Amino acid sequence: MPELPEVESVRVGLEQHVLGATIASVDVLRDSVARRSVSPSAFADAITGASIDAAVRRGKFLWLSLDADAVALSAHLGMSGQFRVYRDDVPVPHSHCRARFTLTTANGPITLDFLDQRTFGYLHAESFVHTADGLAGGLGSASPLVPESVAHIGRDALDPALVRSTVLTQWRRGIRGIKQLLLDQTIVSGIGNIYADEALWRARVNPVTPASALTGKATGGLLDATQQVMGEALAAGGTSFDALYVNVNGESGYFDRALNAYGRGGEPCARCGRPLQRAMIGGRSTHWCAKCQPVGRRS
DNA sequence: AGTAGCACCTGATTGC
DNA sequence: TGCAATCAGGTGCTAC
Repeated sequence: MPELPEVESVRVGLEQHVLGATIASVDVLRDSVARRSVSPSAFADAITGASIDAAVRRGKFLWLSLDADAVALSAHLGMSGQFRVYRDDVPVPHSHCRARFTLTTANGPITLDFLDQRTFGYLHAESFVHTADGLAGGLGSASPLVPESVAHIGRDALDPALVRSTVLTQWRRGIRGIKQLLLDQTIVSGIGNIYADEALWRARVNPVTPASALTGKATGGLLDATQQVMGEALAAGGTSFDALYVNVNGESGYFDRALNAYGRGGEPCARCGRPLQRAMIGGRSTHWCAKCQPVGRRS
C-alpha cells in the first residue's frame, strides 16, 4: 500500500501485533525480495533470533527495530506490498507471498507474511545511522536513528520535525513542474501519485506549473493541503480500490470514496462541475481541473 | 547538479 | 475466443 496513509496503517498493525515478539524463523519464498541484502540466507541470518522493539515509518519507508537498534529489518511495499498477520488459522502461503516469518510471543506463535504481486517491494536487514538533526528518525520510535537506506529521504508530511520553510524553499528552487517536486521523496516523503493530485486539486495549483514560478503563498497552501489530505486519508484507513491494498488484517480503507481528482478524469469537478482532465505527466497519470487549477496562477 | 528516461515485475482490463 | 497493448498507490540507476 503505497502512500503514507496506507503505510502508516500497516505500521500501526505491525505495532499492535508483533512488538515484543522474537523472530524464530524466516522463509524467503522469492529470492529477489531480499535483493538488497548479500543473499537471502544472509538476510535471514541477520534477523533470526532477534526481538522486535519498534515499528517505525518515515514516508513510505517502514522498518522494525531489532535488538535495541542493533539491526533494522526494513521494508518497502513498492507498488503492491502487503503484510499479513495470522495467529490461529495459518493459510498455505499465497502465490504472491515473498517471505514468511514465524514469530514467538508470550501468547503463542504468530505468522507474518510479506506479499507483493508486482515485486517492486523489498525486505532488507541493515545498519542504522544517526539523523542529521538528532531528532526521532520516524513515527513510532523516539530513537534518533534511521536505517541506511532511509537516510536519503526527507521527513514526511505528517512528521512534527518537518521544517516548513526548508520545504517551501526547496520546492520553489525546482525547475520541473510542481507535481514532480511533490513526488520528490528527498524534499517531503510520503507523497505519491494519488495524494499529489489530491493536494494540487485542493490547493488549486496546476500540476505542470514550474515550481519556481509559484508564490510563497501558493507553496504554503500546497503544503497545508498535502497535510490535510494525508491526515484525512489516514483517519479513513487509507485509500484502496481493490484487494491489493489492505492492512495487516486484510481490511481495506475507504478514502477512495473521498477522492476529488485521482482516477476521476472526465468526471465533473466537485467545485465547478467542469470535466476533470487526465494526462500522463512525468510518466504518471495526472488528474486536474483546468478551470480551478489554471496554469500561471499567482496565488 | 539536476533532470529525463527507463528498468524492474505481475496481472487485470481494454481493444482489435 | 484469443492475443496484444495498455495501465497500475514506486524507486533508483543511467545517461545526458
